[in-house]
Amino acid sequence: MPELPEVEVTRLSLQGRLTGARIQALRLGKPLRWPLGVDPSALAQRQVQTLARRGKYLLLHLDDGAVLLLHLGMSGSLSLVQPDHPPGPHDHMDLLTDRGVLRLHDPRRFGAVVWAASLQSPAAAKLLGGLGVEPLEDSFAPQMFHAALKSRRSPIKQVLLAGDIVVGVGNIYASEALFRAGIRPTTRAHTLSLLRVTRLHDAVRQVLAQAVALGGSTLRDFTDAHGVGGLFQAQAMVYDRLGEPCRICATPIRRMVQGQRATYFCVQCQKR
DNA sequence: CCATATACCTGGCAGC
DNA sequence: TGCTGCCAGGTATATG
Repeated sequence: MPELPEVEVTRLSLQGRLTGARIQALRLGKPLRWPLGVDPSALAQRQVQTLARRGKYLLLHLDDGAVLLLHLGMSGSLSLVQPDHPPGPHDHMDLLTDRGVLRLHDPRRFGAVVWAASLQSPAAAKLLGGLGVEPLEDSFAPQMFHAALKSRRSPIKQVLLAGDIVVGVGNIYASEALFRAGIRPTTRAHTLSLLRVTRLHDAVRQVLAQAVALGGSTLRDFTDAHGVGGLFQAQAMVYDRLGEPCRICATPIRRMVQGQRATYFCVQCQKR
């Protein structure tokens, strides 16, 4: 489900309620991707100072300098629920606070809830250390993007997904950005000219910003913390549109597999 | 260092 | 209806 836009929409929907909230308890259900890394009682009485995002991670900064890192994996979503609302079989974390309960719903359990003593601690560095730059910040620039792509011989789609140059672009928005830039997903990253990389840079920023503005993509069940779904999927040019006419040239959209993931593209609009 | 495959886990859906 | 196989928004890890 969640790429950068969905995580950011979730963050925005939570920050008013969670900022300043006092944690009462943390309750975990079935195992997620990694263990919490600390006794849950260590979180009791801590206050949430800020709610930040790094790539697809949500970061709850606590008043003792510790950080609670949340990742939604493929099927995770967060919601605010009443304290008397019992968890279902796929609800694997409840963060009880004086401002309500933050609940993680994650059927596939690829998500994670990890405690780190600080952002510089080994636990945090292990998860965040290898991440690329934030696509919507100024640190993401055409020149550096082009330079970074020079050392990569893989197809550009897979380099975007890898997240070690620029974060936040997942399977939906990779196809969408490449369409908008007019670049064939199979093109080897290092062969792209500065001009074409600049177009891709702009396309990545625009598609992610548009998706955030539309509340993300709701393909099956994504909603923000208040249960509101996203609208981006209705604007998708290629993703999940196999056989449907290209919105620009009417050529049927094609699907292929790259690195075990589906890629959608238009052979006419993305010639190379 | 880089590139690719694999593993994790569950539910929904198409096809028989 | 029930079974089987395939597909799904991510990413650390192993292997070459």
